Amino acid sequence: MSENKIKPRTLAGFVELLPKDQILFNDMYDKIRASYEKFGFAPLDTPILEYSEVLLAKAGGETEKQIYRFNKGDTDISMRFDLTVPLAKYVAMHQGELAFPFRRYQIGKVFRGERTQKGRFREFYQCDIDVIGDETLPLMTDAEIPAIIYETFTSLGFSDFTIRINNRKVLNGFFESLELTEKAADVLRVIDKIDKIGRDAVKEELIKLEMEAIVADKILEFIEIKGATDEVIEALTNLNIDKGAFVTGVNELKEVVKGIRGFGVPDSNFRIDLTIARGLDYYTGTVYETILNEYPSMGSVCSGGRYDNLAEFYTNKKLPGVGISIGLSRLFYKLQEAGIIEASKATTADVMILPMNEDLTYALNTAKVLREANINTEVNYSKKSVKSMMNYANRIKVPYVIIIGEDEEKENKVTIKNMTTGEQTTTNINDVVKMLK
RNA sequence: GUGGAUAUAGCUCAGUUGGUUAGAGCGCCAGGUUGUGGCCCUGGAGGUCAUGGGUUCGACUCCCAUUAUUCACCCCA
Repeated sequence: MSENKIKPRTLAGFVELLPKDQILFNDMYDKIRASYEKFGFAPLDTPILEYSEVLLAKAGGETEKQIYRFNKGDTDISMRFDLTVPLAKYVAMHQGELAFPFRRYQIGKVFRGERTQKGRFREFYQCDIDVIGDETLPLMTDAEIPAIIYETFTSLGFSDFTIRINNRKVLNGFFESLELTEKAADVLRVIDKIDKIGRDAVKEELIKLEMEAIVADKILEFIEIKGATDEVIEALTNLNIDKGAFVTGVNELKEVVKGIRGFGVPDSNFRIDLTIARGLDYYTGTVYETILNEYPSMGSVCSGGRYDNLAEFYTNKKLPGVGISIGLSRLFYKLQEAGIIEASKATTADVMILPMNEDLTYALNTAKVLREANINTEVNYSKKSVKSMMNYANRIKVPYVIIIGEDEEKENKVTIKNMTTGEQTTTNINDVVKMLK
């Protein structure tokens, strides 16, 4: 090691992957994107950097502390910490040019300068979809979202997952009936943690919010209403809470459930769960969390909800919306950690051609034919020994190699070898194309 | 922001009450095999033991500081 070299290193909480893992990651990315497009969402890409005053319009507390912010010349700049705020700005800016409801998806990196942790990064991918209405947005949109989640996680290869649904109005109406409206935000945050810290700890924390133990018990009793979807709705109805928000919320829940079924999501993949609160304060109606049933400790892998007014800090126009976000970086990390997904190859090539002759014409032509048939092809023109070229092919786990030497060229054939089974055969290029298709 | 833990080869880690030349496995390179990778065998390269200071005849080992990393809490994806 030379003394003057700078040690190469990467900032904590910032991720870079080896090719084999990046391929795996991109595969998930592609599936999520394809699922979003299947429902007709339009792509959006917004800048990573924004004016601080724009990004921080409604921020405060945690967000403000965690944001990456700096000055370049006289410009006060911040890095986006989610994709929702940039969406709000975008919609407010382009409202005259957009057709509503505006359905967009956005997959991109966001940045938060907080302490790193297992599966928690400072730079990470979020995969968002949102539907934004002009003044109003049909409740059916709330029902479509679970259908998209269902499609997405199914295409990622999962079947045993549950989309948990709740409604903020139900919770708020209930809190109203207990005269807890002022503490609603804190109470929500506490009950949201029940999966993690358990019932007793939740009760303890509720009491810390200065309420009677009996009130805490009522809250616990309420959020623990369990059962089949229709039973929960019935139980809620039977509570006869006459607060307007509560009644509206229950009716919304009923409608949304009907819609979800209409979209073809099986009852086994969604359920009403009154413990789902979501810490974020901007949700006003339906809220969602999705968990993989075999890996509950992973927590929610996809969360979101309905909000009344997306861009209230930028425009007077009322823009209600509903959306979700998949934390792709975290999901990828946790799936890998749990051994659910595993990298297999470090190349996108389906085939590597190993030419042995000095003249590469025949090999290059072969590659051209393969590529025209949409077969990803790499030509190894290193002029090294077959052994060394094979070694390289093996390292990056190319599924097939094609060996071209004098014999093959003379007979206008190629030798193709399956690198997994070791089988090889000499045949003409058309057969190879058929074989690899 | 709060509270723990750790730092030795590219990676994962050993390293005895402090003792002279710091090891292993994996990976890498070369050869055994000049038209064939994976398995096996042989050999090789690769370490200012995070940095600075202190204690000591002597420090990878003990002490202090710094830096970095990491885990949990807060909050969140």
